[in-house]
Amino acid sequence: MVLSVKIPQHKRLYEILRRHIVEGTYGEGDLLPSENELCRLHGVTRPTVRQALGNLANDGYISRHQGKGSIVHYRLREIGILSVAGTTSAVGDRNLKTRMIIKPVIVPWGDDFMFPLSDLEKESGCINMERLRLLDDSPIFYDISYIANINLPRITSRKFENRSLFRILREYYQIEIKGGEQRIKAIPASLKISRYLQLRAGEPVLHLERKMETSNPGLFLYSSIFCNTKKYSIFGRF
Amino acid sequence: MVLSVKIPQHKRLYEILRRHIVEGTYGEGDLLPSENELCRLHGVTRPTVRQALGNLANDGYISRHQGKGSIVHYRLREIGILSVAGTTSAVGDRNLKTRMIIKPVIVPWGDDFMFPLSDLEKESGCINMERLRLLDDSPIFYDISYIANINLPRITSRKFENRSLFRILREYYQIEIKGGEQRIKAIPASLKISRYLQLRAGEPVLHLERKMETSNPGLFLYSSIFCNTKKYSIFGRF
DNA sequence: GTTTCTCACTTGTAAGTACAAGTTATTTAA
DNA sequence: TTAAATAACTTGTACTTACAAGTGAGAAAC
Repeated sequence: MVLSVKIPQHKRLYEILRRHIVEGTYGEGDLLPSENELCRLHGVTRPTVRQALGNLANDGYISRHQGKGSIVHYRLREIGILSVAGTTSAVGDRNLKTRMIIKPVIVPWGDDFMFPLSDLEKESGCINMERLRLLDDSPIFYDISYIANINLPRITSRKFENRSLFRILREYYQIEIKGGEQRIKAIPASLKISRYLQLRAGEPVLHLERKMETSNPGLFLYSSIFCNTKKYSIFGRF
Repeated sequence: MVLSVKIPQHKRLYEILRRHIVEGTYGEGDLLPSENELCRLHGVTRPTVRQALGNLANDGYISRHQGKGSIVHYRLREIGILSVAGTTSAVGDRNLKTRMIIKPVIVPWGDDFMFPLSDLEKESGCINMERLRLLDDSPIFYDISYIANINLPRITSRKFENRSLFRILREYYQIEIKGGEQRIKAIPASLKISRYLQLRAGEPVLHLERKMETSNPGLFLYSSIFCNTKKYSIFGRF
């Protein structure tokens, strides 16, 4: 089955420019080609170019200055799981490994889940998995994910080790993850978390509770992430 | 001196709708008037309306759904200093007090400042101030701010107690704070911080290091914020 | 009564046009 | 030589038009 997925021009251009930036074709501080040049180069009109540039600016890859141009601002120093959807795409070329701790299983939702759930979600049950993510062989994230079991056949038997959850949802179920909301706290590491993140119990860890929208209305991806920020900071824009 | 500041239409509409949302004219889950209706209501065209709605969606006030409409999503539960510029505007109607700990003074920049500085900034010296912010009488933020002393006459003698730093910069110096970048960590509270935030030393606190752009190119506002997240979470979108 | 289809309405994408406003380098005049 | 004016860029704002694509309600067919 071939799905001729139609990608909008501004998204295509966004991805091209974004790739050029993260791969270093344009370096930090460089001026991007002007909007009119980009129009000519890619055969689109200015509103389309401006939409792509607006999104790049929103995501922190460039900053735009009236009368001057668009300045490239990307740097790979920090981990950027705040601004971009998906941990993998956000850490640059770094060596990110994922270790499955609890393979996807169907469980009931907890009594006091971190976000309010719809009736449909409650009825459908919950797919749960826990993963440890290592950056340059240091354990950084402990990620507990939840998603309602709505139209996701055979998901518990898919192989997650290498591919990301996002890619599996996209490739097998045509579900795109959009943005979402999150709460952030600093908490003392529990015994369990401290062991996985190689910390002493009680040491500070960052705790993110995230709710992500998907292209499937009513289906959300939830994630409780514990983060060791001793070595790396979380990077974000606002 | 009257400055007839010209506000773009899409910003004006953004503010009108934003105010309606936070003040409850439109409630959680309500549908906003359609884009074409907003065009008629405010006498602008669809691109202008769409720009306002796009920014509202970016800031998490609404979510847009093709074929359906724009759904209001605002809730005041959490503290949202991630998504919005300025603490004050982000905490809703809550009782936010600010206590000045160190009044603005001109000091040299530290040797290893948290962000790289331009030569102009280094030469100009640094205006430093420290403030404690209380939410419903609980100390939540300890905020250490830095800004280069570039064209800011008499700033150390302004009264900051009530007015926010942002408002002083805007009203006296015509400087608007834009967005910026930040790093987030979980760290153990130092003795000083733990006392101000009413914690025990070593308890986890959230540490934000922020660099904010201003409408004045080359002038940045830096902020090191320690945050007690025992009671409140930081809220953000991505 | 149930299902299917159509239509009206929503937002998304994309072209085109025009002028305003800020920046920079060049040209011109003192 | 210096300083001001200008011209040639840049992005920002705004209107216009057209069609695509998703949603939901009511009409039509079964």
